[in-house]
Amino acid sequence: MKLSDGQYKFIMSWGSLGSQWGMNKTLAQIHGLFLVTEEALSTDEIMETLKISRGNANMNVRTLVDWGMVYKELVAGERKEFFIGEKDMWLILKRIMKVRKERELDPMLRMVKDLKASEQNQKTEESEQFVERLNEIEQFATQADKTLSTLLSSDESWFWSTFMKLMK
Amino acid sequence: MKLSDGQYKFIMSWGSLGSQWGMNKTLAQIHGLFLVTEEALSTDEIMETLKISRGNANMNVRTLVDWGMVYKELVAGERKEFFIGEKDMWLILKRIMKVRKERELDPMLRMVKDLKASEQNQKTEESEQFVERLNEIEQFATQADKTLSTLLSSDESWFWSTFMKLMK
DNA sequence: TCATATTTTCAATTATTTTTGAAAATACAG
DNA sequence: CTGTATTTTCAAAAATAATTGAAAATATGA
Repeated sequence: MKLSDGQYKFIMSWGSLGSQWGMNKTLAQIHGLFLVTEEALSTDEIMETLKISRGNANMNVRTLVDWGMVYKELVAGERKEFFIGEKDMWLILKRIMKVRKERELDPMLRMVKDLKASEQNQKTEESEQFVERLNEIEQFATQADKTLSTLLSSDESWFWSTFMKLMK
Repeated sequence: MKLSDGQYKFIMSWGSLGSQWGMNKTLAQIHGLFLVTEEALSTDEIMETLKISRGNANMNVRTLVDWGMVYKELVAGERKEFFIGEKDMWLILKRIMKVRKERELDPMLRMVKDLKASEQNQKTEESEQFVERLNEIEQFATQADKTLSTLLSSDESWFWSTFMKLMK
């Protein structure tokens, strides 16, 4: 895969931004590469283009496939696997938000619920105050969860226009 | 600061969740501590309660103050500084989103704009296709930026109720 | 089936981030 | 101003996370 200077710069920047978003650098670089590449790429091309090891390329491409941001693509007459990147930014955003919700919000909600359950019994004043705080957090997280779920199943134009109305 | 088992468990969980959200563990633990504590705390109390060093406590409390999730509080007759945690979850969410927008979205938008500017000159076919991709990304990020800005300046009950109504 | 191409795994290495703790800087009371 | 309490800084150490590369596993064509 031959890249122009601009493309190369884009991928490197996407990579360092990625670190700010809880992805590792290579994951974000590979994603950047797929964003600016029209054709399907093999693991070897990824390794070569980004100068990374086979293990690294394999693991991170697999993660991107798991997240639904890159797809496996069959290339006739080729034994190797090829991959092609999702280009629709709305879909990419939704996939990222899904992953984040699963690892940031869902476990938090589970934790608060569990803790509340085991705290409910105790009837000391301190405990009641604590349960009160847990309730507020739970209620809030539940509301956020619902909102995110809606967002994750919504389509782009609907979402933006809803927000436009909200803004007025 | 004496904590109940439940509170302690909450703080430890909040800490390990925090790692999943791009905060360091201590930052999230301190925040958890402030969430479940009504009274103002000094750096010494934080150090002692969480068993962390002075430097660590100081740096992370300062970060929380910068983010607007914890406030400095003056205690009469005390020379040390005391801090008290913001309890309003909506405000906390907005503050977190502001930080994230600043480090995740804003630099991305800046990068894409810069790159587009330096790419505009070249008129090869490849370059045009690349600029086309940059345009899509820019347009999307700009929309996301506007939406987030609206959210960051909106009021809680209004936000949830309007959003829920719209989603029916 | 066998030989080989391809992918996956994972222990060891390397890089990055966080934490410590003591020294330096600052703030304050007398 | 002086001495002490308090906060801040930051180099070194510790902890955590990412990456490599080669061996193992798997898939494929003949």
